[in-house]
Amino acid sequence: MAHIKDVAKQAEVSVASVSRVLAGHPKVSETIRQRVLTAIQELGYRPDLAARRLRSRQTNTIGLIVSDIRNPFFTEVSRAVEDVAYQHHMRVILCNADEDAEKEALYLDLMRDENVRGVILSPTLVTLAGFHTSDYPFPIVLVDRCDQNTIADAVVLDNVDSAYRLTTHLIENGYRRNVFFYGTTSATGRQRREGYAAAMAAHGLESHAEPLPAIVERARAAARERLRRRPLPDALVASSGLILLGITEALREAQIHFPDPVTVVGFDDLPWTRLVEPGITVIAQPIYDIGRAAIELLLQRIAKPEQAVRRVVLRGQLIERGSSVNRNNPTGLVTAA
Amino acid sequence: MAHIKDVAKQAEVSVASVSRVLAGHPKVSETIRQRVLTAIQELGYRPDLAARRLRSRQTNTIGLIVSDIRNPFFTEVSRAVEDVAYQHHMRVILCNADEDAEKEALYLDLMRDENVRGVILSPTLVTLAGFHTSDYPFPIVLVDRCDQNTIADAVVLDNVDSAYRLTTHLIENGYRRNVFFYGTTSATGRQRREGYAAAMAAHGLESHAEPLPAIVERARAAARERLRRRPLPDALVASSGLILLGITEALREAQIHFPDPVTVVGFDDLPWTRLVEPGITVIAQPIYDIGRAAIELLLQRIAKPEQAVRRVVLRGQLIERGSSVNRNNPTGLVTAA
DNA sequence: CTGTTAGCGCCTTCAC
DNA sequence: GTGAAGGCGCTAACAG
Repeated sequence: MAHIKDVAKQAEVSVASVSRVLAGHPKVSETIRQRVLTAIQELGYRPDLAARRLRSRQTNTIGLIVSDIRNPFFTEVSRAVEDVAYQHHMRVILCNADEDAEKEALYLDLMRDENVRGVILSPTLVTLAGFHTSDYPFPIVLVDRCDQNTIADAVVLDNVDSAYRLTTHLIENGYRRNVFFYGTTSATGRQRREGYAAAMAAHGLESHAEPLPAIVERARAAARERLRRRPLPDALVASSGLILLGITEALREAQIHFPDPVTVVGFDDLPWTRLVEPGITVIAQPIYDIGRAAIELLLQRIAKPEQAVRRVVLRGQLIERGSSVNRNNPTGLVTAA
Repeated sequence: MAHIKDVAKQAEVSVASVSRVLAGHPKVSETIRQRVLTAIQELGYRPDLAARRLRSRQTNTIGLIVSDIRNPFFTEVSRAVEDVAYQHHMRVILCNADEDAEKEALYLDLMRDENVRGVILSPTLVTLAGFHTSDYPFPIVLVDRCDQNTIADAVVLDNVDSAYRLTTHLIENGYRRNVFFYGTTSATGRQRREGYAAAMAAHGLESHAEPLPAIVERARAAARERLRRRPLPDALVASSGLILLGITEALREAQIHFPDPVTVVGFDDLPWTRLVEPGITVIAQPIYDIGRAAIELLLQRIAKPEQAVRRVVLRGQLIERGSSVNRNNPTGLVTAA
């Protein structure tokens, strides 16, 4: 392995000149430039990142802390973050915190040890409470989860409004007894519940919101339980893709072929939601864009640490499928997506 | 930020002693040990990883290069790899190579620059051809994809056998005109095609294997095209979860409610395969175990560079669902999973 | 514009 | 058992 000294010797220049060429420094003569470049070629020299990082006190690394990469939402976010990061010659360290505030803190510490340039974080409610950017030696961008009071760069969906639109759509199509299943660990679940409750109230209907740990098994169990009770609801509403999956599994178990007597709608336009007959009505999130916006925001923040705090809100899109077919007019066809 | 010097001063010992305590060196007196530990506490000292890496010429980082993290198979592999890696205080750098051999080479170079301890790689056929571990300055474990001739640590499914069992199951249940859709970029697709072809031949049936780029859109298009031609096949067989999704979408488009007149089976027990009525028969891969085996193999190799090359082969499990119901005996019920 | 030099923070001989 | 000192490979002053 060749070192910078070897290159300097080979090119018959000083190590400083080599370093300057490497850094793309403007004030180097074309002669030296070429000599150095040739020497680098000949020796197959590659700078030692460890040395560079030690000396410059900077890494080209950012951290991404999500609850679970297996959640399709975060999978897609991660892909977007990595795409943009690598384009900017940044590495990404990915961490799964499992909705556990302690693990989040642990990984945040790890990020500090790694001396990352910044972090993208999808925090639990616990971490979000009393969250202050200034507690960390690096900038943080929140993704997917952020409440009104938190002062931090963030990229989120218009959760309240999307849930309001989804619920209103249900009600207008004749589904009135709607139960909302949402995750307790995130601000997102709460906000969506709020939108749901507002829509129900606006139509003089009573809210039934069931909080649960946002994993498939618990959602399935909760839905199963609810389906045993009478009277049956008209619709089950899921605040996330994972919960939607659990509910749909419970319906299948119970041999209920939605939309009758009970239907299901929810968040996240996952591939299978259009496959399950007659298709599930969902709020589609622009997930890749959410991830991209987050990493771009972080890169901007790194470049300009003093710029004003920004919150990017992206709009969810209602995609109507068979699961919310008009009950008042059963023959009214809905465009299948 | 406190440095090792500060700790030494505070504890009134030399930096060497601090370093020894940090390294858990056995020959340090309990007195000094305690003094150092206290000082570390008081100062909130954390060792500088960049300096440590420069000095020791070692990182605690491994690379994971897959085609696309959004492929649920690799999502799960990644989760397993990260879980085990973090337990061993290793970081993971994740790269998406998009089935592109050039990107694979690029990322492999990047891994070299990062001076990783090892790499887990899911190579394209191009990279696999002429692949030699000795070309890289770090150990590599192949995951999911490896051919018979390649001499390298690897963790794979029993692809040929699994495909053979899946196809035989189809045939025995009365599906004879079976078309196999498989990805062209990986060794895995080929091996599964082989198993399929062997099973067809064993029953005196003609093979129809359609190679395609292993992405949903292309699989959907290929299936759509095949469904336009006559005579219709009895079954479409997918060599991967992504292809299975594409085929299922095409069937839905064509308003074909499998298993009649055309059915679908394939690889990967994704959550939705049991949701789509009447359930899709699949080969379930123990994906998490595959990922775990890969990282464990890599860690062993790092610990013992000279140990014999290992290939771990995991068995796929046939899960019978409605999509392969017995045609000869239509009332014969299949256990729904 | 170019070269010399002093560290970045840590680990690890080497003496004692 | 402990301390002093050199150097990992590189960058950034500072001179020239």
